[in-house]
Amino acid sequence: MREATSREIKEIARRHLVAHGAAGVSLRAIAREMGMTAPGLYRYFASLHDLLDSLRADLFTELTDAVAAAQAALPEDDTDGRVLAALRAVRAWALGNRAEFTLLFGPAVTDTGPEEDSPAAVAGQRFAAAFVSLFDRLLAEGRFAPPPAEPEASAELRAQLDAFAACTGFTGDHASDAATRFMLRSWVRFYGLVCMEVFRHLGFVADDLGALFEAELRDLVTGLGVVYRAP
Amino acid sequence: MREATSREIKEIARRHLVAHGAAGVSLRAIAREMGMTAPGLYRYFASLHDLLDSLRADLFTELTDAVAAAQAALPEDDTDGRVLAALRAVRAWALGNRAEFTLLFGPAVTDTGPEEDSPAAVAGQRFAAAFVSLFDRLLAEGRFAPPPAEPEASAELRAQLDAFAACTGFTGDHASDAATRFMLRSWVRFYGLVCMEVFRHLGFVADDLGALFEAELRDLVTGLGVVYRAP
DNA sequence: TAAGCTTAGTTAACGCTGGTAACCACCGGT
DNA sequence: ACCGGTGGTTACCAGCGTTAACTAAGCTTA
Repeated sequence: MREATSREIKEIARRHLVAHGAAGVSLRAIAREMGMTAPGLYRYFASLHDLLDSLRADLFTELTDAVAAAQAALPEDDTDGRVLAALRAVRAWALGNRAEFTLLFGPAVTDTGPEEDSPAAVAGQRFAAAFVSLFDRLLAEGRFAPPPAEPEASAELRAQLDAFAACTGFTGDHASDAATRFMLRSWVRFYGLVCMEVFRHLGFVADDLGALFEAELRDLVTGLGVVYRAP
Repeated sequence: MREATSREIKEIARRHLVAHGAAGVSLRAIAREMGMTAPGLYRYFASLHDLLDSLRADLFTELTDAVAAAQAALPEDDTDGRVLAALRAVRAWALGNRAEFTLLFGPAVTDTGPEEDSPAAVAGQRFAAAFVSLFDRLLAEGRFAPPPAEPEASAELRAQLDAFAACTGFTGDHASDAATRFMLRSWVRFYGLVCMEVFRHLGFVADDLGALFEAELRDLVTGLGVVYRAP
């Protein structure tokens, strides 16, 4: 009952998101489409910001599920295939859901930084955990040796890496400063690759940058000890 | 006279941009601050979108100037230093002007894609040209050999690379498909690095990710035949 | 069965937004 | 003395998030 209405609201909100961007999601328009008035929506969400945050949480789990589904088709022990499938699943979801990806990974709309305990934040951490576990698996299999930290690595950097590891749950037996650092580097690189394509900053090139993506992916996973395989 | 008013409008708009984000720039608030009424601003800009586009153009040239200024302090023949200084200048400007960087390099606010002939677009191309010329210089000096294209490189990819080269003005004697591809890959990687930091998706780590940036920068420029040098 | 509380929704209102139309006052040129 | 353009104004439209006050059900409990 109540849950169904809540879902319908988010469903309509998502349609407006893809149609007009994040700024085009309005309570009044949603209410109008539902045959309601805007204040009625406040029975379900404390504010527009809360609605969007809840929507973000849903989208994070949808993306996480897509990543899991892509891996489910492969045998359990096919680590190479799972890594490639997971990364490709992220790109595919991002391209198929540009507005949603922007909401999740675009610039933080609030200047207060991301809230620690919001539903979207915890869903985002579960998404991150999926890739952390894959990275941990590569480490466990001894696929590669993370480049040792330079001697001039400051204590400040070390503290930052510890915070990152703690936040993403990268605290297994194979965790180390060097490993954390390499995981972060790999993720940053992949993030930029997808962002560039989704944000259309390469729009003058073409709509489908699949070939470039695959070339970068090959380079990226090779550094992680994964043998590349064409899609 | 008229030019001065136009500049004042954009100046105030920029203040509102950094204070409340791109969505917080409103004609009425600007007019109020100027002791005017909102419709008066339409004598200077056809719409809010036009104002933001003009502001984008200004910011692109400001960033381009910052990159040039960083290089100006170095001797003319110090290619390594110039490359490092230029890339560091982009990061420094981005961190010092987060909201402005987001406006330039964040997700495209319009769903119609970037307009071809808007003032911001041409200013953006001049910004790109600064790095294209640096890349061309590295090629001219034979600093590195761009990795040869895989045999399975499709004709589609080739066409995309040609479009990219034409759009960025990368048409010198040293231009080739392999070179264009490597330039694009390098830029995408750098873009992701800066975006991740500016968009605060690593906010849980720390505010200053300088050490991580330098580590990535070292890896990146080394691949371009530039000998790394600490800042 | 009647009283009372909770829930889901309403209307009315405040103050804000971008944008348009009509109008006005000034200032330079003929 | 008149005329046109420039730089503004007021009045208005439609839309926005949010709050306050209220109403109509439905369920609980004495």
